[in-house]
Amino acid sequence: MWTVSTPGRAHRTTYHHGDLRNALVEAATAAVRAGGPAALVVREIAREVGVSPNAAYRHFASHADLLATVAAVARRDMARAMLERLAGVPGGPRAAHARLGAVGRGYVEYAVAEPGLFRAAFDGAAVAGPPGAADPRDPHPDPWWLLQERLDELAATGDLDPDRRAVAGTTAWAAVHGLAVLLVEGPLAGLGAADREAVLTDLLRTVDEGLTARR
Amino acid sequence: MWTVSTPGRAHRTTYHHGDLRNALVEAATAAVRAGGPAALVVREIAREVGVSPNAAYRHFASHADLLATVAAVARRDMARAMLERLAGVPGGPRAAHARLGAVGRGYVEYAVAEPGLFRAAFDGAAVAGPPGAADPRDPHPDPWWLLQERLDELAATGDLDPDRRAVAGTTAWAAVHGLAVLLVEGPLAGLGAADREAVLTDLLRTVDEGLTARR
DNA sequence: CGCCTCATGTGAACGCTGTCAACATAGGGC
DNA sequence: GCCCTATGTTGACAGCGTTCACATGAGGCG
Repeated sequence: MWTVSTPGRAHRTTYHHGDLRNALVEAATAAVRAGGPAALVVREIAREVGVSPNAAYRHFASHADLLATVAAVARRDMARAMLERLAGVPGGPRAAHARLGAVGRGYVEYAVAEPGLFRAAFDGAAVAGPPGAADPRDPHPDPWWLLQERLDELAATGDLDPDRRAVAGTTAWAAVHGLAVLLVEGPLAGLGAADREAVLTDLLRTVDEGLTARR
Repeated sequence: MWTVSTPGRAHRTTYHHGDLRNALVEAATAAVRAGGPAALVVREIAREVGVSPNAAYRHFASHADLLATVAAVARRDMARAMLERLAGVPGGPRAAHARLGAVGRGYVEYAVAEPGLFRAAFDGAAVAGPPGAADPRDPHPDPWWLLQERLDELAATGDLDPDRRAVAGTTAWAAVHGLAVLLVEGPLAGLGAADREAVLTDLLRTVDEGLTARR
């Protein structure tokens, strides 16, 4: 039924596609991965999938809707990458600090590795945030949630003041997110790998020591 | 010569405007202030100023060029707000920590007060960053530079390890910038003033303690 | 087996955008 | 007082998101 002639271009023999929604999301994700949120143009995606521009509107209410879907995909992908990092660190209370670092590192390194998707993931209001807070057993874990779990661990070991626990989640997230943003689309975009590593290490250390400091 | 009929709409009696560039920047800044970078549409700005769309192209190479100009204005405005905060804190080595906090607070609070301008200020590559580093005596001080000066002070008092000084600037900036971004366009956008204050206080404390911790 | 419904796709169109090329105007230096 | 040139205008083009009316055909029902 479906064959790809030109790479990225498709033509079809049937009137109905059969899996248009998925195909659109896939093509849109590829576009965003390559060029960021601004690179997502509905007509272009439809062209690539080999369908008329309006066909997309049978599956997505608008350009923003499609972009929001890509953002959700990106957040899942990011969480997956973070989970991989986390798997490399042992469990148990002794390694709680190391796990916090791993999650933070995963966050920033994903942003650097996939700048387009990262920018889409936290774009506009299409973001599921802390207000509602996700279900911990969500089959699609959220980057934010992965971070909060680490802080819960730290609070459980007594290294993080419980009174500070609530607000600490935001503090840690802000630090890591800020570095990611500056590295991806901000003035730090030109940094070399070595400098990036130095900065990331220092930031993770600062957050860890700052959050668990006793004076 | 120039009269404003409808607010924001202008008509003129002379063929030449006389101060078009400034008028365009002003109108564009107002648009961005109200609706963020996406709200800047060249034709609309020209309409508001009472001029044909293409007249703008005599003063700006492109839409991106005009937006970059607005971004520069926004960064200056932000630095101005930060300087005001800074003026409220005494000089001298004793208050170096307080001055760092004041600058960080000014950064975040400006972002919250002027979300549209803040988003434009750090949009894309139109940003003068640390690589080149601005002249300290720049008549238009940069938010980044104001932060770096505080860290220099802290290093001078001995509270900040000199070996750490270089990278600490980025760490501190990342933390503050990250919180600003999350509050302005991220998932923390819905936070109330009290929660915002609590989070900001904790973040500033974390950065200060984390950067100057001795273990 | 055949029909009919309705989800899914198409075509043409609207208004908007950024941008270009050719032309109009008039202010300031000789 | 005249012309040069910076500045502003008109008209056009391609591409965008989105809508409306129509086409197609896969799947449920008799």
